[in-house]
Amino acid sequence: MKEVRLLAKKAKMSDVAKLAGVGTMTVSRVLNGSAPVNEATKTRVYQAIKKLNYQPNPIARSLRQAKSNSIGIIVPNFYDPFFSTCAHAISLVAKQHQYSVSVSTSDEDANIEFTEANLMVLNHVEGLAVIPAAIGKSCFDRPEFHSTHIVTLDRPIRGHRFNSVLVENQQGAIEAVKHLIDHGHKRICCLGLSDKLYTIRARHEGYKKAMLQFNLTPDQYFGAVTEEATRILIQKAMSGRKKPTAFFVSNNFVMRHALHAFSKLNIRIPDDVALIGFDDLEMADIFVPAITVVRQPSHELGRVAAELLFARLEHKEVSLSGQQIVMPVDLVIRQSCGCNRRDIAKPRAIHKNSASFS
Amino acid sequence: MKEVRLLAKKAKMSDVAKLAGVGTMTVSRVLNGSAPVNEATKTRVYQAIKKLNYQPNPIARSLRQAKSNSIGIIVPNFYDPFFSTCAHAISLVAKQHQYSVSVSTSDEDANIEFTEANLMVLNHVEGLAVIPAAIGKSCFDRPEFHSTHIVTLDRPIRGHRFNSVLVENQQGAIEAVKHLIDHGHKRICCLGLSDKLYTIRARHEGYKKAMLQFNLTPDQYFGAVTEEATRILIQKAMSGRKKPTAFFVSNNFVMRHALHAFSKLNIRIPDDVALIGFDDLEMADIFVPAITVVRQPSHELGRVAAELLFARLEHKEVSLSGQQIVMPVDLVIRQSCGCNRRDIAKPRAIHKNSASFS
DNA sequence: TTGAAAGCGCTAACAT
DNA sequence: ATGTTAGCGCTTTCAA
Repeated sequence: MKEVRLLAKKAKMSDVAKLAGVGTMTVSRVLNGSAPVNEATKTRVYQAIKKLNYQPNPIARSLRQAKSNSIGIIVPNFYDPFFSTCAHAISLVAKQHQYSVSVSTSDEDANIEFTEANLMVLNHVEGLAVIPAAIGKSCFDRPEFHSTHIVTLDRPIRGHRFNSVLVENQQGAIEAVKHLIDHGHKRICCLGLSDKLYTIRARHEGYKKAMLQFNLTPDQYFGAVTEEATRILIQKAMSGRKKPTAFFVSNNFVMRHALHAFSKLNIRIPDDVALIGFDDLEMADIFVPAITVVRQPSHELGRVAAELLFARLEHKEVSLSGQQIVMPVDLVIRQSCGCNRRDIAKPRAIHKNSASFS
Repeated sequence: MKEVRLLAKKAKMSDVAKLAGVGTMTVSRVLNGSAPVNEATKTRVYQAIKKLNYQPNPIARSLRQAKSNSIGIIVPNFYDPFFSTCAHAISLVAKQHQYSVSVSTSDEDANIEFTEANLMVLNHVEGLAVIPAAIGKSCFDRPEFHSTHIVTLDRPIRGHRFNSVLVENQQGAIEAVKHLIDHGHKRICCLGLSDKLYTIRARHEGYKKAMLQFNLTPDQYFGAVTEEATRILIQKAMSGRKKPTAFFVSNNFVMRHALHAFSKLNIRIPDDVALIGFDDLEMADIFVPAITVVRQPSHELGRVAAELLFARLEHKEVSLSGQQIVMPVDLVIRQSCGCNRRDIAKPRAIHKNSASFS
């Protein structure tokens, strides 16, 4: 009953060298193209590699070269489709460059972010693409990261060393609010997660700017962190003497809470209040009513950030540091803002009732 | 203008040893607790570590020990919230065990899966938690993985070496279909992604079993890979002489397509057809109508799989291999199946109309 | 309880 | 064009 395991031990470079009748350096050079090698020898080496099924040990290589052909990605979490889309886009670019990736989440906590980033650096990642954590302060200034290329996306961090790829948060918010104003709304309420978050703050600034430009009074709330908190905020807003007739919701997380809350509170959209969100939702278009949103180019954001990172890795153009690339957003007009009132459901409902009477 | 960078070189173990006036082995032993060390020396070592801000180099450690205190996670993608939830749950358990994680995606391609898993093994991960790719054959039997502990989740793979954590796919489908039958439906159509996918196949088998048990004719379609394909499948189903009065949609990906398609085709739910899906959707409860689904314990699935993996890593209990753990699912009854017809929107619509008449 | 030497698998630097 | 030597930073092994 004894299980015999003929576990052929993993071949190493010296095995290949022996079999090919060369020194290890020749094998190394064949593998890395780091110096010219005679065609005939090269062939022998490749044959030996194949025969032994040799795979270079990336750890030994990392240790010796103090680099690893890999980059690290840190995002707040995988839940938010915006983050996972960014992470995916970055991974794709990395694969194109033959780099491997190491993905981690910060849970929006700068301490965890530091721990994870540090671990990656200890593991010799050559660069880091980060969506900085919202809570606490990202500390990529620390000496641990002095020799690591870092690009942030979605949110910037202080420091002239870092490039950032952002979206037009403020402009997008302005467009959304203006659209609501065009619909005739004067009391527009703005609902947000936390005023500590860069993106949220920028969007709320856009909101305020647009309101003030039209001599309207801004009316904004932060702290919509849970569905309940959001519901309470909405109730508070709706119980004032001057009830809002429209809501601008500054990210998709809060939007999900808000939709739940509106549903529970029996507030109809867009009949009772009009609604526009920032960041698209997967099913926004088949929701009833379809949700009007400011769409961010999440995939592009990841792609551009990754390309920037590789540009820096390859050309060592650290000179361009501190730059910010800002990507455009666009308003996707659907129904929750009051446009396109086809109201499919209503006529049908009436039809159904009359049918049941017949 | 020259920027002086006083980049204090990273301290290594010998630096610590020198400062503490001991040999490197003592430092190593203090750090790893691999042998008793005099309390006083220990203190001196800790002081030196702190003073030099020493961090052990995990790469050197990996090279020497041929292990890395890390596990690998491979999921098909990050998009599907089911997968990202699993990945997150696994990461949590790993952190509790002080292990670091390496996450990667297979894009449902067994070749990519192999490449990524192989890379992880070369990087000395001690174990692998995998949702096996749907396309192609996962090849964890290969000698490369002979000394790696592997646990799969959501989908099993052949081989007595591997434990799997699965959900009650078939039973869940049976319950869903029976529920539709309880509503009086006789022509229930089943819509799925691919018959190559373990989970889908199991659910479709459940569907078939339930149908046959009640002497109903199964009517199932695969290939709902895009929204358009799904729409065409639905149209095909609905154009037959015996139009289905209900749909069972076997995963959340197809459900999203189906909802889009039903909306485009002006098919009302649950008036024209009733609908139940497998796997919950983020906004299923506020959708109009709210979607009835078979809910899977995705977080638990990840947690249990990870715990199984660590049990094997720690106790080396390879003896229990080949086991499958099956987790229960539950039917979350909302409205799309025909239950709970509160029809919030309708009375209001009537109210609104009558109001406008008054 | 502690230290010295050897070596994990690879490549940089210097030979030839 | 190729081989030799040394060493990346750590831990295993052996000796004290």
